[in-house]
Amino acid sequence: MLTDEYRYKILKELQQDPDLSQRELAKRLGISLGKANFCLKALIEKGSIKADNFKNSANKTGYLYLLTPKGIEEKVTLTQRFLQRKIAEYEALEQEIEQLRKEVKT
Amino acid sequence: MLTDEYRYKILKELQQDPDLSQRELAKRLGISLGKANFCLKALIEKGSIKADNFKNSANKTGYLYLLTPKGIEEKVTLTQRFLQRKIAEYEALEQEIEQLRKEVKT
DNA sequence: TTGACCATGTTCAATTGGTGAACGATGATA
DNA sequence: TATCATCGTTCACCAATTGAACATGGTCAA
Repeated sequence: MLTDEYRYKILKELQQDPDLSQRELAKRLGISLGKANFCLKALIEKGSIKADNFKNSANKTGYLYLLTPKGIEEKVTLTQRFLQRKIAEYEALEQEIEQLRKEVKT
Repeated sequence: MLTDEYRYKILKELQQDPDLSQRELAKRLGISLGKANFCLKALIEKGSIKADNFKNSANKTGYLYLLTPKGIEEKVTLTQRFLQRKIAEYEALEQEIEQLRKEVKT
């Protein structure tokens, strides 16, 4: 349920934007609040993210979701793995597009 | 549940191979038998495919799933739409890969 | 201080989507 | 005829997802 893809995306979003509500995170990833909460908790459970209580200037309670050293390392690994996968997808798409073009001609 | 993607793929497979069992179709699309059955029925219901009873040389009962004129037309439309979508995905992947490469460098 | 907001994280009943074992039907085969 | 294989169909079961509802705590005006 917590796939590599979401692990990667969550770590990426939070690394560049640690003060992100779960609702905003969910919206950016295109998933539900419940799922975002579940995935986030799993990452905290495994020690990739630490949730620091903090008080914002604006009307907020919330946490600061900070990547731990382990989380940073994990993100590097995931990024590389993700890159490999994306390249493979890219090449597969090239062929698929070529085949579709042939079909359109007919 | 019956997405454009599966509509396209089913029409494509059956056009080039009308004597296809639902099990074989499911295997080719990477979906379950139940789902293949559901999608196929929907396409028959909408008049894109006609199921002709036929007797095969090999040990089979089965149907011949033939594209109707409407189904052929639909497949053309779907192919073009699918192509557009794939090109968009392709371009999105280009950018995503580029961004991942930058991240890997860091 | 009090009370009325507002944004946040958390929960969980309900829905959805997908699965594949089981079933009945129908030819082929010995 | 009896057995076997394959077919389409069904549906109880499971997993994943959703988002309304709730509890908490900060802010701000009265």
